[in-house]
Amino acid sequence: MKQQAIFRALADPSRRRILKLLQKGSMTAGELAHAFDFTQASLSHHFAVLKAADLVCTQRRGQNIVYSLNSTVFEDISRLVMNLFAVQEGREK
Amino acid sequence: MKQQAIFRALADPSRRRILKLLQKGSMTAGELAHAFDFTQASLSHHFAVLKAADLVCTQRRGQNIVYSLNSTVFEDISRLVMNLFAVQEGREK
DNA sequence: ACATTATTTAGATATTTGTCTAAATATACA
DNA sequence: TGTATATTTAGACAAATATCTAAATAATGT
Repeated sequence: MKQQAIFRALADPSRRRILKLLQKGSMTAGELAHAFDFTQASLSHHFAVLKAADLVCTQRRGQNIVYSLNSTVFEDISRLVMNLFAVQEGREK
Repeated sequence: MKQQAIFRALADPSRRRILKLLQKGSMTAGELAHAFDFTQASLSHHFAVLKAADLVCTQRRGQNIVYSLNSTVFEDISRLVMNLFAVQEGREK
């Protein structure tokens, strides 16, 4: 689990918005792009950052690439945040 | 609650390390600075970012400024992360 | 094989961010 | 009041990041 990649990815508002869009279900790169004013290229960059953090998974379907939330990292992130703030009852086990 | 400030603050590894140090208890700016190779000025900058996100609180004690974790935001952050990943059972209530 | 559509990659540029040094502010104490 | 200590602020600079345009890759259909 790449802690730094995760926090970096979450730091950008557009990327967080991408994640929220994906909550409603998978979307192709093109569909996602419609929700933003950026060029598709810029969006693609954000996808790459999200992928580097394992926050999304991709899957090709014909000419499209379908993005979906990787909710398995959710636990990891929760733990990360916990560990940042849990005021030292941590360390158990 | 300043969502963007919070995520931005957490994105830097030095700042996350500061938070972890503060888990063990309050520390003065100077004490914190010892744990890093940066100049005190640089650290001070990080403090400012953490404060802007309400992640730490400060309190002057004589010539020192004492930093401590503001664990009340912890809930906020948990919720933020939840909302990013909770796959749409959200919206209840 | 060629043209079309969907997406990513490369390279350029502007903005933001992290760090530094030097100067400013604030408290303590003689 | 003056000096020492602790911390922050200001300004400069380099590195990282977000965005763009143009070119490259990949699949589809003719």
